Amino acid sequence: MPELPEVETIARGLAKRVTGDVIESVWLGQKKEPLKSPAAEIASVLEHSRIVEVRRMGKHIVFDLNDGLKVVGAPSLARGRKSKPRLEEPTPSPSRPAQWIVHLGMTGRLQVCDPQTEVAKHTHAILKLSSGRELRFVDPRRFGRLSVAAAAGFYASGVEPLEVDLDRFVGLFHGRKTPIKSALLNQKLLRGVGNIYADESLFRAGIRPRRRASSITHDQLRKLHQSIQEVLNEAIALGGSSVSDYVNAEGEEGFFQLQHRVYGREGEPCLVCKTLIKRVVIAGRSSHYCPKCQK
DNA sequence: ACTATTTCCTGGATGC
DNA sequence: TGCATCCAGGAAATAG
Repeated sequence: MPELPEVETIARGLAKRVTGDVIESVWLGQKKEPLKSPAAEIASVLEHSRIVEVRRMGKHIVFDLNDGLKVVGAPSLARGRKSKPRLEEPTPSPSRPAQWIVHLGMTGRLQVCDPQTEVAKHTHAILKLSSGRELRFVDPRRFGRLSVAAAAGFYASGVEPLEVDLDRFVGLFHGRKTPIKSALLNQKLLRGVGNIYADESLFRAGIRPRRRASSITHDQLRKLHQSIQEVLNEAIALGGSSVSDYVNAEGEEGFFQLQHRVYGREGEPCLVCKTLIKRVVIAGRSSHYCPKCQK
């Protein structure tokens, strides 16, 4: 299941492979679920556009596009900035700014391949690139979503967990009676944290998932703020967690699942105190925690 | 304005 | 072996 670290890994991989490429033509499948915008609109925005940047916003992958017919030296420009951490720099006035936004849902994959490669079952979109390759969107469970945004740009609610400062982080939970686990999964508050990283962060912060968000002390929230950033950064460094079928843009697995301390470890001993890890369901999501280490 | 619950999907696991 | 049933989960929709 791609959450922030997996999506970040995928976006970085895609950026390396398709930045500067022009989308020559687009094929969209008949299934309507994966399409958030009308098919004709998606196709018309994508066709003849140049991919000038690929980046992550929350769990979304954003392809920044401009007019592919104009030669703007986009590839070298984009490549030059790649090594530096991405700051909020204004894009250099693209001639026809637009964006392609992809949410992978549970089982969505973006593959870059030769046209000869056999089209996988559940392929919903194929973009022909000027480099001769294809960018394909495959999603068996169809929880993923494709959409486009025009000049105004794609807007995602919520704050980036890796950028939010402590004060604003603490403010997110003020007065909320919902369990802290649910609050962490709420993308309108914090964008990008999913089930695995919520459980792992709560374990490191020593907070039980059912605790009401408003009842958590400032000191514990400070710990949680730090735990979330730690967990996400460690996971990104290891290329994400490969549970079920996640692979990055190069088809490689991540390794953070080997570092999971509670997620998927129901009935196994806590790595700190040997107490057996419990699993409960909160808001329909399985939640794993150590009854002794987390209060 | 919040919060809780249901719904959408298919493949893999489980049970008989 | 085959068939039915259950479960996983992000986020939108619906209900309270």
